[in-house]
Parts: sequence; structure tokens; C-alpha cells
Amino acid sequence: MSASDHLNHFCSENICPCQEKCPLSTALGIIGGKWKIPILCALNYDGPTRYNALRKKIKGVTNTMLVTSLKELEADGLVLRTQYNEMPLRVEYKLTENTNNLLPILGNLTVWGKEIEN
Amino acid sequence: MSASDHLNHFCSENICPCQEKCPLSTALGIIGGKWKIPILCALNYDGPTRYNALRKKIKGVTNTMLVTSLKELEADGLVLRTQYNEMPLRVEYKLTENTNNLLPILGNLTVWGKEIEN
DNA sequence: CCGCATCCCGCTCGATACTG
DNA sequence: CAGTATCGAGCGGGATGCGG
Repeated sequence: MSASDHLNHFCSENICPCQEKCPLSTALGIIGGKWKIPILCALNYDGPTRYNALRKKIKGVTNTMLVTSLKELEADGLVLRTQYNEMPLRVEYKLTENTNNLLPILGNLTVWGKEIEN
Repeated sequence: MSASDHLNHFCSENICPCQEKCPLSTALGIIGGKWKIPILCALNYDGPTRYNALRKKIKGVTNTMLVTSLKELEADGLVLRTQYNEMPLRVEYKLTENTNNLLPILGNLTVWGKEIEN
């Protein structure tokens, strides 16, 4: 089994189907964007986190971008939003099982990234 | 060993280091962009390929984008350019060992992408 | 055959101010 | 506390034409 066999999952035709809609592009699209990884990383490290805590932890992010990114992650099923109608209002974000399946893959990508940085 | 342990490779501080330079961001930056994956996919499927053949295979790509993407991939050590000074000129591109290490990870991402599409 | 140079557009993202 | 609304800059990417 050559290394190429792994890619044949999504490149099994004479013309690469990745140009159109393919699962790999879907995956990369979901975790793409400037703030997605920092958000996932923060939530993974800290567990359920409140909105403002998240904003303070992720340096440089604005309300606009944090809200937008969180909404997309929620729509894609990676993040769960829980609202507690207390006083004052409390909203917590946490990772879902879908994300837990993704984490080891990102870990592998990290290892690969380390090697290539040399 | 929890799923989280995988991410702790690149998120081992109180404040997520991914916001600054981290190997995961590096990796995603390298394979990011609209045409990187289609190029890697085509080269993986077909082996060493000439410039024009690559351009015909990757539907919709322009000279500008193909050249730019190939140069970046070459600079990042994912693609090797070989020029044969024949008549007419022949230039072939192929994947490097660095890329072969990446392929199984992309395969895993593809599997994850398939599952989340449902 | 294999590119490069230039111009231009849309979309992401940032800054700022405001609200339930 | 947890967001919204709006505006504009910057950059990735597309179109076109030219050069070795």
C-alpha cells in the first residue's frame, strides 16, 4: 500500500474531483478562516467557555469576527452554544463530538507542520 | 488518553499559541488557497506531469494561478520542478517525500469531511 | 511550450459605534 | 453580558495580453 492510496479516496477519476465539491474541500472550508483554529484550540484547552472569556483569550479577535466564526462553527456542528437565562445573561460554548473526531487529525497536521518548518 | 491530548501538542499554554505562529497554522497555510489541493491531487493521481497537461486537467485554473500556486508549493517543499531543455521545452512537476507524508492525513480529513456532510 | 506583468474586482476581515 | 450594524481597506484571485 503506497502513500498514494490514501488520496485515492477523493481522487479516483481521471480528472480530479476535488475541483468541484469534495469532502476534503468541505473539511478545509469548515476549519478555514482566520479565527476558526484559535477558537477550537481555546475551547479544547479550556472546555466550556463564556463569550467574553473567549474573546479575552483569543488575542486580536473582534466581536464581529468572533460571533461570525462561532455561528459558522455551530452551523457546521463543531461547536455547541448553551444559553443560561440568568442575571446577568450567561452563554457558554463548547466542542461537540464531531470536533473530537477532528482533533487527532489536526494533531497529525501539527506534527507534519513542525517537520516541514525545518 | 482523551481526544484532547492530540491537540495539546499545539495548545499547551493558558493562552492558545495558535493565534501566533504555530505548526498547525503553517500547515493549513501551505495547503490553503483555491488551487493547492487540486494540484496535489492531480500530481498524486498522475505522477510527474507537464505544465500544460496539468493546466488542462485542473479545470478552470488560469496560468497566473497555476504558476503562482506551483511556485509556492515548490518553495514549501511539496512539489519538485524539473526542466528538460529539449525542443520544445519540457517541464515536469511531481510530489516530494514531504507531500507523501501529508497524504494520509489529508485522507483522514476526507473521511471526516464525508461524515460531517450527512 | 512555459510561463510573466498588469489591471481589476469581490469578499474577507477590521474598526467603530450601538443595543437587548 | 452578549452580542449587532455599518462602513471601508486590503488581499486573494480572475481576465487579458505579452515574452523567452
